[in-house]
Amino acid sequence: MGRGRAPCCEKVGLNKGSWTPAEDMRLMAYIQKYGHGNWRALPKQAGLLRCGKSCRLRWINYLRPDIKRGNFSREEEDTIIKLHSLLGNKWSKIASCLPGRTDNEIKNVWNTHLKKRVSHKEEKSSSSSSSEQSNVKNCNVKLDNQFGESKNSSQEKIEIEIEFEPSVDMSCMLISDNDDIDGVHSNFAEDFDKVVVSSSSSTNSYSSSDYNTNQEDPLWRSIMDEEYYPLMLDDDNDHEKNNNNSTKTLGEEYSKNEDKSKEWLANLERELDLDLWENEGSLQCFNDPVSCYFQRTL
DNA sequence: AACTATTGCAACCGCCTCTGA
DNA sequence: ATCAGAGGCGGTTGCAATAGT
Repeated sequence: MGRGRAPCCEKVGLNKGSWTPAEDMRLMAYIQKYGHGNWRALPKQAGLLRCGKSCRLRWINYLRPDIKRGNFSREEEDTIIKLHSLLGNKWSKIASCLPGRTDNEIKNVWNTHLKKRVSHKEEKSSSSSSSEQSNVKNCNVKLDNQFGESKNSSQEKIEIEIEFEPSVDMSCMLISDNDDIDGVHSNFAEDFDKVVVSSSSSTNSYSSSDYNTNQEDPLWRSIMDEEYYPLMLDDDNDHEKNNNNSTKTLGEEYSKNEDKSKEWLANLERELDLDLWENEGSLQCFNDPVSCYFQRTL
């Protein structure tokens, strides 16, 4: 007895399993009004019989206003596949590149659909001598979490070494001193601290700050203008140019959408037949949605 | 129609990391 | 430097929906 880690909270008497619409409403209304400074204290303050972690998860994965619902687009799936090949099972990192999608959702999509698709594709490419060959001969991604002064440091060093076919007189090394790749940039090199490009005639090393000043260098341009980067991850060559939205981080999207959250909440209410807003519709009700809602349902 | 197998996804669990005292 | 509390993350589970027999 007494072995193992203590539970995150006292679970006796707490609800488990699926959330009811009433619980959702209570959580949303509370966060709408007070925010979520302390998840552990939140359920008690909001009058929810749930553990703080459960509330956090419910909010992040389902109730947050900026959640994008519906099936993943082909572009999103491709992005996940590419990022997964780069980062592995770093679902939160992948999610940070897909505004409105959660790590849990991405993990589920990967496990149920994309993993199979990728393995099929790999089988296909290894069994057939396809004529559609990438110019990339080899690509090694190295994640080194020993990097940094402290073992507690969250920093990881990421090195991507790209070896091209002999017909392409070039090799490339991308080095990032931390793993905070925080968006799908239109130019991926912004994420890396150092880029070393070699050809038979020269070897040049650039820092990310060189980007604007070295765009005239043809080798630099070859790498930086996404001429080769997509190839190393995907042979399909069906890369549509990312639109401006793709450069936004989740945080930016969130703050942008914050203003829409009230409208969204009202829509959800209607969806759940809890049409508080339409029936009550008053400012008073909006200011104290929790008590208003529960008064109405009592 | 009834049963079984498979799939998809929300939610949970427990470990890891961060942060502040 | 150490410790504890809280949040974050990734793996796993459980269950409802759907497909197949």
